[in-house]
Amino acid sequence: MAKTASSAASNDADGQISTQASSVYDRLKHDILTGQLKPGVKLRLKDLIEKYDTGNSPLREALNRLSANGMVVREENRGFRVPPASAHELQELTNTRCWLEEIGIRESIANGDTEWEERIVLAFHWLTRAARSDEAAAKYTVPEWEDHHREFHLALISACGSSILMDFCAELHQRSFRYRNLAEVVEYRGQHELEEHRELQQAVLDRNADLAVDLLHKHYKVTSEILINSGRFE
Amino acid sequence: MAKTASSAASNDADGQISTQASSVYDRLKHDILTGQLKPGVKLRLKDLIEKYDTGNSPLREALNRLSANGMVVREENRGFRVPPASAHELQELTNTRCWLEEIGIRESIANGDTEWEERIVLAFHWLTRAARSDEAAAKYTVPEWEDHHREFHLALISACGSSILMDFCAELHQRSFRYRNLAEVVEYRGQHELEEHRELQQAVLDRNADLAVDLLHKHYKVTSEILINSGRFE
DNA sequence: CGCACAAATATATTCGATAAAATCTAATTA
DNA sequence: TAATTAGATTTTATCGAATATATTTGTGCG
Repeated sequence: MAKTASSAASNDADGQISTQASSVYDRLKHDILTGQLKPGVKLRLKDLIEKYDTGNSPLREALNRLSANGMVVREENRGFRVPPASAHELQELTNTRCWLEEIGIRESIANGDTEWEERIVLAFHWLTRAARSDEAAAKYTVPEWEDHHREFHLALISACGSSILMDFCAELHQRSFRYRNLAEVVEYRGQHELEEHRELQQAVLDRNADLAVDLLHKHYKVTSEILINSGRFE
Repeated sequence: MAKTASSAASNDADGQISTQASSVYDRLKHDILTGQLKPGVKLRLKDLIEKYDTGNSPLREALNRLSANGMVVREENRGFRVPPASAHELQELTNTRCWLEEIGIRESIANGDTEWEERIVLAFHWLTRAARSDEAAAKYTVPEWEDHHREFHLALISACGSSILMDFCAELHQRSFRYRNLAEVVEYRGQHELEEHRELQQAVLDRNADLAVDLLHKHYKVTSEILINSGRFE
């Protein structure tokens, strides 16, 4: 039954027929990053098999992929758990993000062509759209906001010449995203935050590297402060 | 038979009883990074099961872990293959390494304590040992050389305050290591290379950040040049 | 001959059951 | 009482077989 249901060949983004392992991977990842699965929680295979309506093998393959990227913790012969969260890790995450994206922005400003500029303009447009679709707290209700947010920040560094660096930044973004969700602070600075992004966009398009980097660092550190002050993780 | 053989509970570094999946993971990783499994090669499950004397499930778990870190390529419903290699990727790898380790070194020089200095001194000592154990081409015959080499470079940045950054650097080191092996150039600059490391160590211990970064960049870019000139990857 | 299409084959993925390991429970002893 | 240990139970890791998907081969037709 479960089998036939799943064999309704759900297609992935590229139109390819996706495997069950990938489907479970996506859903598990979502639930962890979104904070529905709390830090430290034991991921019992039996429970997950039921929850995600899948089999042993695809589930384990998904968990193994996630563990290689630090999105779940694996202990030999003891299964898997949701990674712990700590203020200290959030600090590290924030610092590392600042370092890496600073490089990405400086390199992009030095090398970026007009296509790069267009990518930024477009990404910002979509970000505006998502924010405007509802009032202040839109980003917490509109799940696309997060996608557009990520895309915007990636667009800024997309002319740095290293897809490896971009992958790292994307990973850091995801892990930071989890902390934002865990803190559960509804930071009511919706319009203000949009303004921050607008300034950042402007500085980058003006090729003012020092200003752009300064704005970016502030953007990240302020957010990080707010989250840590929520006191929700040690 | 195979079962009982493997159930001779091979212990891992921490003395923990390691799983079969982890054992296969290690061996596959080794064979890929070491260049025994050539770029682009299809990894047929049946063959690997025989080659590594294991079962379907542990093998697939190992492959899934490796795919999440870019050490194998996974295609939905088409299995796995060894990632392609290109001069372009090596360039990216080298640039990204320079960027990230520059941060690591500058931060470490700014914040490092005496324990950090001791780690560097020790790591360099071991590197010297490994190099000296045999003449020029030692590092190609003594497999530990590579471990010491990696440990030395990680020691330099080990006071940067971000284990995340260190993990990224370690990953980049591994992927570069693969290119060194694929090029199959026996760069006969054994003693010379040791000298480069000595200078680097000195600059770092002297807390001369600019010099250290300059030496590091040269160290990586020279190596990269040699590899690309081997013309062994497009 | 070249192409479309349908078996036939090979390969990858998933399932259900078993083996191995960890964890819990309760009885035993110092 | 605290620490140990043997047995029972739960949970994880692995196996062997079945299913789904891709690839190849072969056949007929224009």
